[in-house]
Amino acid sequence: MPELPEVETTRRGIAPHLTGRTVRAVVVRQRRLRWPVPEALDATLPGQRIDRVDRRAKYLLLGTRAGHAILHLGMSGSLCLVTPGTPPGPHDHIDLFLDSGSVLRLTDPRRFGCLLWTTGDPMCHPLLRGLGPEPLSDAVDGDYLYHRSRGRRAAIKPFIMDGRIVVGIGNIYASESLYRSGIHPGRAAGQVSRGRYRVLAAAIKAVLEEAIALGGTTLRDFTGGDGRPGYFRQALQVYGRAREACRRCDGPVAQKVIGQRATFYCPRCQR
DNA sequence: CCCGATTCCTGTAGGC
DNA sequence: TGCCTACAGGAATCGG
Repeated sequence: MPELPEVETTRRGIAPHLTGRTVRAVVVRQRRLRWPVPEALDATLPGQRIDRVDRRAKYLLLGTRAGHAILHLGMSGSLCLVTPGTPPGPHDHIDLFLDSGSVLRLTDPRRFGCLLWTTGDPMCHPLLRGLGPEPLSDAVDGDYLYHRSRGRRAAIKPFIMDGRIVVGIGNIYASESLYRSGIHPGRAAGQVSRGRYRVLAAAIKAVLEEAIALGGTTLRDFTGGDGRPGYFRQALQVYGRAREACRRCDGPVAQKVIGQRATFYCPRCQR
């Protein structure tokens, strides 16, 4: 599932192939994604040059003079570059034909992703407005998380997965960063000390940076746009390791639903 | 405001 | 072996 490291890996994979290229044609085979693909997209994008490829949270932004394409990979989406004439599979929903002769193809079996079009400041778009700070920015530190968590009785895991608090942390990296911090994922967010939030903030940054460096986590078929899988899976300490041995204390890794999501942790190492 | 439940979708895992 | 069902999950939205 694409979280911040996978989206950033995708961005780095496709940006060199898109930046400065002009879109020649857009083919939409399936308009029904998380939200309908607007017809303004295929009406406006052809003829536009992609000036930049940016990431905000888990969104990719393709910037042109006329506006921005806003792309989200949902949980099963991926992008790849193919040659024209490559027959589309059943889940290959959208093709962007580029003047380079290459085709950017969006694949998304579960269709939780989206591709939207917006004019004006993309950060003011309803989906982007109100998002919390980037976890790798200086805005996110122990003090910030501590202050935002005061008075909250919900568990710390859904707290750090809340995009209004901090963006980009999904189910995998939430479990991993809490494990590294020694914090029990079910602990009430408002009852965690400032010192422990400092440890957690550092752990979040470290986990995300390591995952980006390894090209993300490939659980099933994620590839970074260049067809290569991510190699962070082998670095996972608890995610997907229920009943296996904790690498620190050798006790069994636990799995429990917290915040409506499967959560992995070590009951002995995380308090 | 805060928080939990619900919703979209389909491949896959697990049970029988 | 094969069929069928339950489950997984990002994040918006709704209900309490």
